[in-house]
Amino acid sequence: MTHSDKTFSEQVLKWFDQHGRKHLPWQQNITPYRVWISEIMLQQTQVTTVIPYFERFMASFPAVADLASASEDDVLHHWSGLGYYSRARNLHKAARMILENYAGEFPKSVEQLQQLPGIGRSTAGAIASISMGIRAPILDGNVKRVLARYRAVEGWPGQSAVARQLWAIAEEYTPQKRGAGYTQAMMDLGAMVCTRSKPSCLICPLKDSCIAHQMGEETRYPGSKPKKTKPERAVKMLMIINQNGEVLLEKRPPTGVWGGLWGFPEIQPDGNLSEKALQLTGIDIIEFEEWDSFRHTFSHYHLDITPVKTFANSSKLHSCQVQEGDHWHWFQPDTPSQLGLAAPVTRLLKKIKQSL
DNA sequence: AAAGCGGGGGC
DNA sequence: GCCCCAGCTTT
Repeated sequence: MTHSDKTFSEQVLKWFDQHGRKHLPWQQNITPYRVWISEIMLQQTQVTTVIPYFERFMASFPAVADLASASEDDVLHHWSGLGYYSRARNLHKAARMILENYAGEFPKSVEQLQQLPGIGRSTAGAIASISMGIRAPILDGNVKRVLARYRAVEGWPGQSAVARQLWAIAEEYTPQKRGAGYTQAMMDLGAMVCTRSKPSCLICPLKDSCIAHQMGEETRYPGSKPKKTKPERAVKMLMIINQNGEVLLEKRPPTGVWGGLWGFPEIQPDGNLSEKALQLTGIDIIEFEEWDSFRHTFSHYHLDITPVKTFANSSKLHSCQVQEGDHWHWFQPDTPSQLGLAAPVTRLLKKIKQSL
C-alpha cells in the first residue's frame, strides 16, 4: 500500500457520498423499527418493489406497538404478493416480543437483535449499524457478491466454509466510523455497480484492486449453487362461486406453502371434484368448468395448477365444516381484500371477476 | 426456464 | 452443522 492508497472503506464511502442512494423511504426518519421492516422486506425483494409495500406498511403500522396489536391476518394482508410469508409472521411475533420483553424499545445489541425471530446475523448487523450507531458487519447477497469478487473467494456461499471466509472479510473491512454509511454503501455498490450479470466495473471505486476484475472473471464469483432438478406436483384449485358472486376461500395451515394465507380448496388431480364440492357446500354439483393449467414454481418444486370453476346455489357451508370466518370465507371479488392471498390466487380471483 | 435471495427448523 | 424449506422478480 502506498501513501496515496485509501482504505477499502474509504473508497467505498467516497463513492457512496457521490453516487449512493440517500432518498429511499427508509432512509428518511431513520429508526430501528423502520430499518427493521425495510431490511426484512429487502431480504427477498428489490428496492422498487419494496417501496410501495413499505409505504403501505408504515401507514398502517407506524410503530412497533401498532404492529404488535394488529391481527396476523392484517399483517399477512400487507405482505400479500411479497412471498416468504413466514417473514411476515416472524415480524408480527417479534413485534409482540419487543413489547413484552423490552417494553417496546428495540434491544440495542447485535446479539439481542438476533434473538428475535426472522433476524439473523446479517439483518441484525444492518439494523444495528444503520439505526443504532453500532459497528457491525453485514453479509447480504449484495455484499457477498462484492466481497467474493474483490477477493476472488471460490465456492458457493451456501457452504459454511465459504460463508465463514466472507464473514471474516466483511468484518475486516467494516470501519470504526461511519458504519451506517458504509453498510448502505456496500448494499448500493452491489445493487447498482457490482451486479450479478454485466457488472459496471469501469465505474467501480474498487476496480483497481478487485482480483476478479484483474482476472476478467467477475461473473465467476460468487460460485453458484449446485443445481438439482425440481420435482413436479399438480393440484386442482376449486373455485366455488355462490349466487351472490362470492368465492369460497379456505385458510391454509400455518406452516408449509403459503402458510396462514387464504386460498381455494384443493384436491389432487385424480380426486373426485363432485365429492369435494358436496362436502363443502352440501350440494350435488355436476357442472365444472376446467380452465387451462399453469405452472407456479417454488424454490424446490414446480406446481401445476388446474383451476376449476363451479357454481353453488347456496351461501351456506355444509354442516360438517366449520363456520364462516374461522377457516372458511366467502370472498367478495368486488370488495378490496383484507386477507393475505397467495399470488396465483390473486391472479385467479381477478380472472373470476372478469368472467362473471 | 433458471438463478438468487436471509433465516428458521429438523435431523 | 448440514440440508431442506419458502415465493417472487430478474435475466
